[in-house]
Amino acid sequence: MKNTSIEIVIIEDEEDILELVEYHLQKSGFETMGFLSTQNVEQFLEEENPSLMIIDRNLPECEGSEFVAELRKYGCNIPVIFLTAKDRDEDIEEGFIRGGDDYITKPFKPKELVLRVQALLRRSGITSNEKIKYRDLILDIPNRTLTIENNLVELTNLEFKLLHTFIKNPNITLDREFLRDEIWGENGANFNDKTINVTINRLKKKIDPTGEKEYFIPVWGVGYKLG
Amino acid sequence: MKNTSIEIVIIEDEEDILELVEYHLQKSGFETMGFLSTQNVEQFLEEENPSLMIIDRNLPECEGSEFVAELRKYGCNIPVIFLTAKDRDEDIEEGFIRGGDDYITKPFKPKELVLRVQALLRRSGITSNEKIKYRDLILDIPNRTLTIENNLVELTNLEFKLLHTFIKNPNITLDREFLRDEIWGENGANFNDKTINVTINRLKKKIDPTGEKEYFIPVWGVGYKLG
DNA sequence: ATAAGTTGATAACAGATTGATAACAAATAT
DNA sequence: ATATTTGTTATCAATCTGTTATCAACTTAT
Repeated sequence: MKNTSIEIVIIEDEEDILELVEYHLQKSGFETMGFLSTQNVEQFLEEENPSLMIIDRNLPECEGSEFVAELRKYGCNIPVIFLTAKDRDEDIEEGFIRGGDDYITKPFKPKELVLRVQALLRRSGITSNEKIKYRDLILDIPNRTLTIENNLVELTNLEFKLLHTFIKNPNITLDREFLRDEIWGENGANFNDKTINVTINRLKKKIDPTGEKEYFIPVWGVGYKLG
Repeated sequence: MKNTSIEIVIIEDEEDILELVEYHLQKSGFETMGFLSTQNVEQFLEEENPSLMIIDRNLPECEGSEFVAELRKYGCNIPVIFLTAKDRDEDIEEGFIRGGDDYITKPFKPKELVLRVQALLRRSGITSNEKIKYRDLILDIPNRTLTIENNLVELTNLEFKLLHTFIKNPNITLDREFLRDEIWGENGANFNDKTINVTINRLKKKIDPTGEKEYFIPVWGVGYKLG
């Protein structure tokens, strides 16, 4: 399953509204992640690096704009849209001062919400979050990191390139010649084919030390494929 | 708070409103340039490169959103806020679709307008009146100063540019080529890649002498990223 | 079924590459 | 003229990556 789409976090304690927002965003091609409170959101932000946040202000335990201010204090720069019933002038001002990018008051028009999301993403220079997922692997291309079940796994440059190539081509057997050209390029003239085995092996050990997940399936006499 | 050098174009055919908008923006430190129609605006954009545009839709001879769509077609990427009485759902949608970044309906609250202008400028990377934070670093762009835990840290011009570039691109590994282009520019033709190491190192030592905070994480064979 | 041959897995090693750091020199600004 | 900034070079240290050797697994021919 390939995914290069844009992910949006929504924090809203009223379930129907949360569902409504998620429905419209998904319909427009966004991936969404809903939360009923700010709990666990910070962890999620770190792990997933979503592209945008929509947040209510009247949340249980935590006031939405204070939460955003806190995030900003720690350098989190995610685009934020407040979606809230708090519509007094002072409320709106506070929302922007605390780091919001846009402020929509309830009741809201779903179509306008989507357009404002798109406008904000455009202006933030976000076209796609460039994350590729495969089974429980999450490859963050610009960040050059691999996350497996919320654990960061360190990869070398070569290993990253190799894994990227495989995840870009799932369910396809990549033969040794292809891998040599793709990963090692031209200078692989006098190139020991065992090098591929060794490199795959090192990668295997890093992302699946126990060997139980069988990510790389050897295809005899040909190459490997991702399983 | 000074916003010298940030210039905002306002296109509005009702003179009182134009004056009102200009008054509030100037009070917040912006330079303004008002137009009663779209006439001569294009020429002004080319010559002055203003940072933001506020535009009415019901203008004599020309519909504001069509004007913006036209600008966009020719590659003009200036942040645009519509300020208009056209408040039907379809009007608002049209405003965003034609390239607007924000949409404010009349009657409007001047304070909110200013805040929306500031938010949009911030998000557009026009930060000269802003501070950028990352972890415990506070970068004051107009003053070109760095504060760490309330201590002023002296940076050279080059170091400031480098740190700014990294903070503008969090969660992204910046490769050596990008850094060379971005920081050193074109004249880096015969350019020793070790220069990057050395410069990063000097910066590291200034902002984290003990090396315990690990701001700059080397990515082997690629570049660095902010940690 | 089995043995021979081929291919892949794994570990250890060594060379190569890359980054860190310090010292120096050139350039620039004050 | 002096101080500061910036680029270069040299040395050292860390890490990567290709090679080799050995063992294990698979294929095929008999």
